[in-house]
Amino acid sequence: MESDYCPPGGASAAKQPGHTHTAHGDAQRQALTEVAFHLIAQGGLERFRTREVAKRAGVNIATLHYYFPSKEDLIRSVVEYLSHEFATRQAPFTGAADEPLTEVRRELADSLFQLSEYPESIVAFLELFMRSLRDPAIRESLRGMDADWQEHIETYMVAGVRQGVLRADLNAEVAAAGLIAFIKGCVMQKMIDPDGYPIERIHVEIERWLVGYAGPGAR
Amino acid sequence: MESDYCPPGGASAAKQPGHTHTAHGDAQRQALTEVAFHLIAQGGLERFRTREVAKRAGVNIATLHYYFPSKEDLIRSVVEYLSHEFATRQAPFTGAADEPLTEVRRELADSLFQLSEYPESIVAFLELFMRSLRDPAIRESLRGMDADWQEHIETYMVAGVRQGVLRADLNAEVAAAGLIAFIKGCVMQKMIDPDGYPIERIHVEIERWLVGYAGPGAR
Amino acid sequence: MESDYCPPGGASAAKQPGHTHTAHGDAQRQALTEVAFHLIAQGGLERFRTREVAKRAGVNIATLHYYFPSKEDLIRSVVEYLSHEFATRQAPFTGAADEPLTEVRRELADSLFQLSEYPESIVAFLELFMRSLRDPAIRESLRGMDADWQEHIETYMVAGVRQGVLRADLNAEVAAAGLIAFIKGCVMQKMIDPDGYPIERIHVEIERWLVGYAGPGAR
Amino acid sequence: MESDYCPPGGASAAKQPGHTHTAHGDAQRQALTEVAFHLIAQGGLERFRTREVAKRAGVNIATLHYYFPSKEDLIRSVVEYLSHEFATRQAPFTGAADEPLTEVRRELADSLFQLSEYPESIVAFLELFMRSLRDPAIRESLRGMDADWQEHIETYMVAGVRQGVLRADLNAEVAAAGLIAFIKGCVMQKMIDPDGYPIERIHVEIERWLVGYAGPGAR
DNA sequence: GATGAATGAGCATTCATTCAT
DNA sequence: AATGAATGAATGCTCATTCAT
Repeated sequence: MESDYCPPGGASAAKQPGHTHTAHGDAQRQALTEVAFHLIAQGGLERFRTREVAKRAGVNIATLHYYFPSKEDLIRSVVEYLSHEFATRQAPFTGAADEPLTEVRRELADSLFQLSEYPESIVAFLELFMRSLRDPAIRESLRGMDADWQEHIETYMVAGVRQGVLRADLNAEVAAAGLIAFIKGCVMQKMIDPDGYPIERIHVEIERWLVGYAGPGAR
Repeated sequence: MESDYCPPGGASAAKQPGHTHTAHGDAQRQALTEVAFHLIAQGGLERFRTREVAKRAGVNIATLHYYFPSKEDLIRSVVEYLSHEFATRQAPFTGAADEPLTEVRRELADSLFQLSEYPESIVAFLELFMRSLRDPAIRESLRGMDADWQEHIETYMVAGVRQGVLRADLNAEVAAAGLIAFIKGCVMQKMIDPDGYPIERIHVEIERWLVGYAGPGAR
Repeated sequence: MESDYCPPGGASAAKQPGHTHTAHGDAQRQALTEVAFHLIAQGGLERFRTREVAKRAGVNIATLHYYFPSKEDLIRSVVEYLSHEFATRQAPFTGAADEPLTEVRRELADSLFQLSEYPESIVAFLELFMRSLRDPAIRESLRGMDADWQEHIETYMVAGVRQGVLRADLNAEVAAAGLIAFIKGCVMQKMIDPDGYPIERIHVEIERWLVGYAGPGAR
Repeated sequence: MESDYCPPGGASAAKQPGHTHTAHGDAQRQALTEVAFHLIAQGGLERFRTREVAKRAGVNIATLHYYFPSKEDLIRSVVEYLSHEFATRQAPFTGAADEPLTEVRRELADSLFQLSEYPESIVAFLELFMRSLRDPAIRESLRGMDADWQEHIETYMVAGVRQGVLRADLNAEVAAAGLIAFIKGCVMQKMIDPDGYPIERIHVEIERWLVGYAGPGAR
């Protein structure tokens, strides 16, 4: 069910200095992180309790604190986990690969995919976003996630403009930043109003924005 | 400094049945609500404490509970307060009233105005948005706020299309929903990255989307 | 059984700013302080637990923290309490009032009296003495207690020298400081070895020191 | 820096039955004991943590418990260590060896020496003294230390009386017990008030007490 | 000998809420 | 209308100790 992501020995910030890490230890950390992720998604950071994490992971509260000395450390681990999940997960490809606008459509489809298949990740992300407003460390992590996303979008936008698929005067940086904002905004609106929000029709509008559209009969 | 908004005697959900409402009581409720609003904006719902509200309002904690029997009641009152603030507040008008696109530009300018002048309202709104994911009552309130906003946008979009200022094939409902999402997304991105996020350039893109734009040389 | 000491309304450091003090509140504070005093004397600061204080005082742990926001506050209150006890308590007078050396003898008798009748006060004092080595606030309180004691001794030493009861060349300040050290040292030695330590015979030596003594047959 | 004291294989209470003692094991025990000593002196028994001892000694907490099965065992080892330190350490001799009163003066000078050069030993001793009030095993150790000290003093006091250097009617046992109390009391007073306490002038008084002194013009 | 992992019991402190006055 | 007092139920975190490897 859960991701089999296990941070490599040397890079994870979750590692405690002085600890020699064993496979078992990494597995425990991972299990605790995933339980924490679910609890944050379900009840928000407001109701997030280390005791509940320990309980659901089947370990003593002291064991949790053995791996994550403080609640903050555990939350940071969830940020890392989420960051990896978002970077890794991708909607199964459905469109034609050579079709113009493929990448943009994949992007939009991906947001719908995440929303329907991994709503917990979205909610947890938003919880951490709120916390990032007061916690510089988390803010940096989230900015890093956005920067990666932005870069990825820019790359295919530049290509799209060059191929004539996207509007010729499109500035890749601005457009990518706008697309991210648009997607995030849509996702949020869909969350409070899952039934009424016309997200697919808005996605069509996003394409029009990027392709350039002068209305029916134009040109 | 604070809004002089005072909910009318018969409509406020903060009112407790059986209480005889006096001017003094309403003032107390209002003062407590405003203090609560600031505390939610500053520390988030996670660190929001009724004792701190009472302390800053200069009343006993028991007095707070006299007016707001539970913490939830107080939070609901903040939702109402915010709802009124957003409905009332408007950026001072700077553009020409008869200029095409005036309304859309006012909308975008207004989001920047709120962001710079009333960041607390934005943060508090986002806090309550997160809570709305788990609290149906708050969800309804926020949906109501969005519905009002949506309706307002739709109105001037219909007019804009009729006047030929906006793209002829624009569906007002979808475009309004998209505009709200776009604005909310931009505001959030600006919040985590106040220095780097090119919000003004993105606003230009929003106009292009709504007006219809085929790139330089088109038409 | 317990002292009926109740700190006057305006002077006690145990008072919390913002609290209007009632007779009931003062009584609670006093009761908690006395329970704390006994527990410190019995188990030392090392085993001193606020929960145990609350339990023995018959109140909820939260009630204890209502009166003493932190453990430190409670300990400080015990310091004050002890300070008052030592200043107030006095051995019942047994010697002749007009006899020379009366005051010194009363002093020594008093130390024996405290040791036998109020051993808890002595132990608690020593516990706080140890803490004073790391806590400047407590250090100041204990210094104040010593200063009062020193002043009291100096007064009657000056008189004793003037009356020819004490050695003519006795410096009251130095002698008083020495007497305090001597008494404290004796008390401590008596505590670890209650049966073997010849405290009364040593008290005789203290008198000889202060009176001046050249050995049998001298002068 | 540290003492090279290493308790002989058969006598140490720190030794656990069933352990084969090796040079390495003794070194480990010694290192842990010294770290423990410093920590007790610095933070008191109240803040004394076995984990901190292990950490500073560079070993795992389980390793510490291999050598000292319980915290009490480690503390007892510190008592032994201190006992050895006090018995061994001596102020460098400065006075004339044949001068009368040499020994008493050496005693007093030694207390000042320990106070200025080894304040940690004094503080740790006092911490253990407090514990001895509740721990019979430690009480016995400390009594043993006092008994050795007492015996040493008695020896030279008897000689001093015989030589006419000390007061003829001085009872060596009582005087030695008094001297120890006086020295301990002075040291404690000097500790809470290092600047103000006139310890050297009091030492002069101690000599007068022991020598016998009827004031200027006497004899 | 040594250590990573694990834990039971506890600890000071917090917090929304209640109630007599 | 207002408040001082009180509390049950946590809450994050600690610590000496144990044990399999």
